[in-house]
Amino acid sequence: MQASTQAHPSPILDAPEVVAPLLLGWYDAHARRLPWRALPGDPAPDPYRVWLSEVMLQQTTVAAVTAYYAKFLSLWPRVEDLAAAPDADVMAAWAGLGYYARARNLLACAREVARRGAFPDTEEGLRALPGLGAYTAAAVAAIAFGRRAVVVDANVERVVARLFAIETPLPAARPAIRRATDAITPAARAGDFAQAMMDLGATVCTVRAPRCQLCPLRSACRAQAQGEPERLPAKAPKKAKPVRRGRAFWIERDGAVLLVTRAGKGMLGGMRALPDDGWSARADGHATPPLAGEWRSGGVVRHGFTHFDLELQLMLCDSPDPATLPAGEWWPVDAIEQAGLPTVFAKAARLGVAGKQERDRER
DNA sequence: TACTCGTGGCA
DNA sequence: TTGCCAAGAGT
Repeated sequence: MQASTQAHPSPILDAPEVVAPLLLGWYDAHARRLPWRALPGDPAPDPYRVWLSEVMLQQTTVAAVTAYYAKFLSLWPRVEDLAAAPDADVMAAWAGLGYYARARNLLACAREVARRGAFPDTEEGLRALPGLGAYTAAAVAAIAFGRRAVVVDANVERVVARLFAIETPLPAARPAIRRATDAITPAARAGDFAQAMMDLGATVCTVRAPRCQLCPLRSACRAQAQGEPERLPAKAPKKAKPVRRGRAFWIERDGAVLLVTRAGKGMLGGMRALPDDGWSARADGHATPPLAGEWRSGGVVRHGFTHFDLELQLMLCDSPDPATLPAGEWWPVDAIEQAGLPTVFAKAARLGVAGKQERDRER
C-alpha cells in the first residue's frame, strides 16, 4: 500500500469506519423531525408506520407524502385495518400521489402481513413482500428492526459517489456504490445511519449547490478535495419524451358524470377515471367517442408523465343517447373532488365542471 | 438490462 | 418555459 502516491489521499479509503461516528454525531444534532420517525436513539417506531412511510416516499418528496401519511394512518391505524379496506377506498385515498402500482402492492402486502400476523423481521423476509424492493426491504429492516442492512437510495448514491469520488456514470456505478456503502455501514444504529445519510443528502449534500461547509464528512470527502463535488454522480443521458394526444369524455346526466375503473395493471391501473380514447405512452388515442351524440370540445389539458407528455382534449356531450351508454359508475358532479381521480383526470374534470357551468348559464 | 410507471417543486 | 429531480419496484 502506497497511500503517499495517491493523487487525492483520503482517510476513508484506508479507514472507512471513521465515517459512521462522524455521521451519527451529526444526526444526533441535526436529524429532521418527521412524522414517521423516532428521535435519534429512541426505540424503533411501529413497523407498519415505517413500512407505510417508506412505500409512500419511493420517488416522492417528504412534502408530498406528509398529508397522505397522516390520512392513511387516520383511516387505517393498524396494518389489519388497511388489509380489511376495500380496494376502491385505498386507491382513492392514494389518488394524486402517483405511481399507483405502489398502492396496489401496498394493499397486497398489508393483506399478506395480516394473514401472517406480523411483518417479517429480516431483510430477506421483507424483500419477498409485494412492493418491497432492495431499498425498502433494507430500510425497514434497519429502521424498524435494528438490523444491519445496506440502505441505498438516491441520496446515498449521491453522498457515496462524492465521498469516494466514483466517476462511473449511473446506473453503471450502482455495484461500486453499494460496495462502498457496505464498507461504511456500522453494525450498531444501522437505521439511524441510513436516515442520517438520507438527511445529509436532502439538506447538505444536495444535487445542486451542496453546502460542504456544513458537512460532517467534509474532511473525508474525495470529491470535496478535488473540487466541483456537484458534478458527481455522473448520469447517463436521458431519452427525449414524446408528446401524445388523446381524448377523455365527459358524459353527464342528471347532475352525475360517468366514471370508469381502469384495468388493474398498467398506467393508472385500478384508478377511477373518465372514459378515454385509448391513448398511451406508445400511441395517440383513436379519437372516437364511446357513444353516439352531439360532442363539443371542453378544452385541452397538458400533463407530463415520466416518459411522455400528454395533450388531453376533453369532449363534452350534452345529450348522450341512453341506448348506447357504456358501463360505469355515475358520480355526482358536485362531489367529483371525492372520486379519487389521478391528477390528469382531475385536471380534465375541472374543465368538465366549467363546461357544465357554461352550458347552464346559456340556458 | 432497459423500460414502464405520477406528481409537484424548483432553478 | 423547460428540464431535472425525489426515501424505487416490477417486468
